[in-house]
Amino acid sequence: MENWDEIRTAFQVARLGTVSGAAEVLGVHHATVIRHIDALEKRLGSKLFQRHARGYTPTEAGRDLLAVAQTTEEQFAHLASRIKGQGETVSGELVVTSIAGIADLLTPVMVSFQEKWPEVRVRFLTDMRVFRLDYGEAHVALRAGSGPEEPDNVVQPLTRIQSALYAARSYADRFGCPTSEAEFADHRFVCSDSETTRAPFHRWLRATVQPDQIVYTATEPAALEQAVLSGAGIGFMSVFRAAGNPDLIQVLAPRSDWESPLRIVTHVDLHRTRKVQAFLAHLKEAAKEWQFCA
Amino acid sequence: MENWDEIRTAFQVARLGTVSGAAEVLGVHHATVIRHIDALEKRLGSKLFQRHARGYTPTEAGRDLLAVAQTTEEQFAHLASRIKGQGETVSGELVVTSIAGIADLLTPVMVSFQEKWPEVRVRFLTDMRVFRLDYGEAHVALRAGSGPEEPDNVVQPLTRIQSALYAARSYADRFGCPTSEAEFADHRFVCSDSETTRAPFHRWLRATVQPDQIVYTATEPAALEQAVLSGAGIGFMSVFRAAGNPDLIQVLAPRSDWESPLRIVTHVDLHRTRKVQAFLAHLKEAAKEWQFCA
DNA sequence: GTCTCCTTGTGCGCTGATGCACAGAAAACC
DNA sequence: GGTTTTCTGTGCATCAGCGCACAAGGAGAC
Repeated sequence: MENWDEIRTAFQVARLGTVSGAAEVLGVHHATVIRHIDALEKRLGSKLFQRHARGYTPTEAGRDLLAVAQTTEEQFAHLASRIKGQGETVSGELVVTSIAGIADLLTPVMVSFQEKWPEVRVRFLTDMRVFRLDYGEAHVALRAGSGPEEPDNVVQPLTRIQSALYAARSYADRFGCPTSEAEFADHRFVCSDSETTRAPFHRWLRATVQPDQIVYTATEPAALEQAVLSGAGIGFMSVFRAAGNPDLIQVLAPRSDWESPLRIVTHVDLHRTRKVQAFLAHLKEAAKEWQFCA
Repeated sequence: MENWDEIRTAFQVARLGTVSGAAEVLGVHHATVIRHIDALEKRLGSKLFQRHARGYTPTEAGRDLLAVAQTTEEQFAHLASRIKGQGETVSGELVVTSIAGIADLLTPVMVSFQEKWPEVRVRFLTDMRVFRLDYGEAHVALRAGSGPEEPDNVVQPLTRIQSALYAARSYADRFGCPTSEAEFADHRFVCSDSETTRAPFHRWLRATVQPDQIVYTATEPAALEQAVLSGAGIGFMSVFRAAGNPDLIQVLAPRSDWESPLRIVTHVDLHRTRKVQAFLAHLKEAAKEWQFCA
């Protein structure tokens, strides 16, 4: 049963009873309709219509086709209206991906977005690997730092994550707490494991203190935070995560050259849909309220 | 949502994930697949796929299309197998039409046919008007006499209906009963109303007796029979209907030139189907058992 | 790192489907 | 009964869609 267009032609003939009428509805010449019917009947090896001077009367097989194609046409019409409408409505899945570190910043935003648009099902993906927007894995990605620019992606700056140098209260009790860079000499530090980390504050730290002062490294940002909180050493944390934690002492205040840009990345095809636009607007609005971000 | 073939193409792309795979399954060039997708997306005004180096990943709209077209393909496959098979099976409707006069001859045949093939639903149509086989109104028609031969109809002689001249016992009681043509002079007769009747026995009667001897005419054969049975006059009846009726006296025995041929007429397209062939065989077999038919 | 394979994408020549015109026939209408 | 209308059906010219060839690019193997 290949060639669905011939089924559609036969459907109109069965529905209207004449080749001419079907041709008019289909917007083709009646000769084309006759050829479609002939081809379809030949392939099926069975007559679909009784031909006579007043038109084509469907046989039992033709009536069967009529019933099947009738529902097919309705299904396709519904499908078309759904697809045409879905770019305009805020509904269906919204897949957002980001680094795990800003999950607690984003989650309230997405929850309130879902409450605002109850038709939307939010999927929030935080994974080690970078989700690829051009594979359709996510609608919106939130990425820190300045990653590679892919041609089909539209990138917008959202905010800048402020970071500062913190020490746990347990660390200060044991080793004291420096009040400026000048007092760093005898202190121990926590830093990203990678020598070539993109984070500007980690590069600053490696350039500022002696290598043997870095007593604890990890690849995972969450592990670094845990190390600082556990008193392993002085280390960087984003201000919004450290704020409100009574166990942390801010050793150095945030500096603009430690800030890391947070960018919104969307695929160009999805960017123009109302759903994505609505989320972006909602996200930007929420970001204005964020404390400790520049 | 015109052009169902493009939907079918998009369906295969969504199912397989690549243009190349879909092209192979569809038996077309991959350029054709790309063109179909492009045209469909342009018409819908919405992307169905995310294009990337590894193939096409369906968007939400594409997944919607996949689900709809999946069931469509299954429906069409079932339809095709039904249509292809129905010419080979003895099932569905069997529409038989005949003159009302032989209904009691045919009904047992059709009942036993339905019992033999329980899948068949028999529709037996007896109506004043002649059903047109080329309009698909019936599968099999049983017609008496030699009607016009239509080109697309295949005609087979089934049997010959014997007719004889009968008088009701009530008539014989009042007017006596002739034993030969020579005694017809003072008798009254019942005949078809039409001067140009095709029935050979009615033509013979009009040629044999005086016009004023024909005291009762009717157009409907059943009405003529009722007239004879009521004693209005002597008239023709088919032997199989008169036989076994104790109120009827056979005035003249059946003659071969009064016989009326009973023909099976089928449309050429339907004639070759197994269902019609099965019924024809069944009918011919039953006709062998018919008494009072030549 | 390089190499190879697989994929999409596009311009060009061509074939097959389409539209056109006309014929023929049957039904409907006057 | 004659006329008109409407429908099917077919040969022919045209054109759109198709296949082909080639290019480009990315993913994965080695």
